[in-house]
Amino acid sequence: MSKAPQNAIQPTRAEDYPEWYQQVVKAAELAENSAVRGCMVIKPWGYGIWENIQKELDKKFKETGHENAYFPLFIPLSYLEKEAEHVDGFAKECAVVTHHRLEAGPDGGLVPAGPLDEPLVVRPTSEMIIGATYSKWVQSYRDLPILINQWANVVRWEMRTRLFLRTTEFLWQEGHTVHATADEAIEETLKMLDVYADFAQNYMAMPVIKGEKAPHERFPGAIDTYTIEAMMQDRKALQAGTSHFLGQNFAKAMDIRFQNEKSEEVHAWTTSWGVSTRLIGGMIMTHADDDGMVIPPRLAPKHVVILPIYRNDEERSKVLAACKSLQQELSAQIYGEEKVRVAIDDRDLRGGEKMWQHIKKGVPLRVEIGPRDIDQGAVFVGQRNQTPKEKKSIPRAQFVETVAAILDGIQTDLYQKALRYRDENTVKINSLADLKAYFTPKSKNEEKPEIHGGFALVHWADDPSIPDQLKELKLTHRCIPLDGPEEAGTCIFTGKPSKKRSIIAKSY
RNA sequence: CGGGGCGUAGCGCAGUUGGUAGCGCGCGUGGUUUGGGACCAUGAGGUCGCAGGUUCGAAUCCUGUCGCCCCGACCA
Repeated sequence: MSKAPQNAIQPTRAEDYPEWYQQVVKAAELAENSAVRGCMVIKPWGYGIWENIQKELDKKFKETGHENAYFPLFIPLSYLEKEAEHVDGFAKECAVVTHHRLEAGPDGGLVPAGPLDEPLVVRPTSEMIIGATYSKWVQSYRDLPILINQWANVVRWEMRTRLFLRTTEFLWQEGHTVHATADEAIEETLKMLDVYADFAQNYMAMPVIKGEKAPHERFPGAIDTYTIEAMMQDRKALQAGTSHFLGQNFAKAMDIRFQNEKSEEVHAWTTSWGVSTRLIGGMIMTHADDDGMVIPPRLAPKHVVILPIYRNDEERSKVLAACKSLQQELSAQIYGEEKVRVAIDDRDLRGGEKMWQHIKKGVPLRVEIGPRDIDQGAVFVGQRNQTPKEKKSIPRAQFVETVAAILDGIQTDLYQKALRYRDENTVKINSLADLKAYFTPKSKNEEKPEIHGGFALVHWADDPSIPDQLKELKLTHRCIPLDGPEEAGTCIFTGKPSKKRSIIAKSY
């Protein structure tokens, strides 16, 4: 009857993971490439997810005492020169504005004119421009702390890009705080890491490991960089968020000084922390399946889509009326402090096609209502965390009453599945030989060896020789888990003593 | 910046002994259908990336050029 394949996305994850990812983004209408290389157009459905991410995170930022503000897109070139490590880290990937006008060229086209005295850098991150501003705001310890976040876009001229995971321009939030003491700044750094971890786990249903980055992996200019690391379905690690203790490096570079209680003039201590639209990439690679996107209910732009089923105008008006009243009742329900978000899809398309579209987009609940259901006082419900055929009839009143619980069940199920997957693919490894074996593809699937390995917990001591050894295996040191148990051992690379196991993995 | 590949309809592609374009999907219309990604019919849609050259004649051969994709280098 149908010549459509069994699953909606081709190729499947097992066949070609990177291509599967691209196809999910496309099929779910999350984003697409634009005319500008490396820059994406975020489509309404994808942006809806981002808006929910913003809404929930913003709430948490406010609850932890932060305010939003906005700083300029352009940074004077000279600002970037002020922190040596920062320059090294970002200079290679900065877009630079050198002109402020266009004029007709000799061949008819437009050519840049009006060169700027000082070129402007399009922000790759805002430490410098915000630091320069803070230096004017801070004079006394009474001015501290400053706890500000901004929602913005930044530009980093990466060589290779992938939708959501690494784009030339991306959307993010960046928190920038100033404190009177190191302890206070460190506390802030870790507090925001906790906020991210909590958000990842409870909203994105994505288990993460909080950890500390090794010295050579730190944010340029940071004293300590903390990360949340998540495992994707190809068992690679994704750095999903970072929080940096910047010490006094940026305060010194940008001259953020104040007089303390003892009337001494001292430099302040700063932090910065951010998450980006990369989170959506992480969400896809954590939950999506061979039928497309799966959105955790807490962040879904729509929790429920109602699909009216009818054959003629008479049935249509009856069914639509039933759909609308159901929509109203569902919308009055509360799920996760928000009203349940319900859409009716009455587009003039075939029922099957509509259903598959919503499966591919990852809507948590699909409700079909036809004359038969109305007669029975029931609704026909499909859940995105189950197979497309696993649909069941539920008494209408019961569905309305339990919709929040059902959504919560999906949310929990997604988290549990992801957690199980990560745990199943995390192993303790005690020798370099075992590490190599673990990350060397077995004979099967050698052509496309994307899915193998996982998180390796190894003893590791920071040493300049290690990154090169890892590079041969295409591995990276991800982090030293904060919550990991103390355990004496020896580094599998250098034989030096180690107090804790680190995570080694392939990464995005 | 190195190595490889590709630019032909909205998308995916075919089209090599050179003879000025075709298929699938999608889209419009009409009809038959309808609890599952329909079927029949009928339409619309292309200066074959761009610029030169060879030729009576170029999507096809040659040169140049632009763009994109993949692998590497790079990636807070």
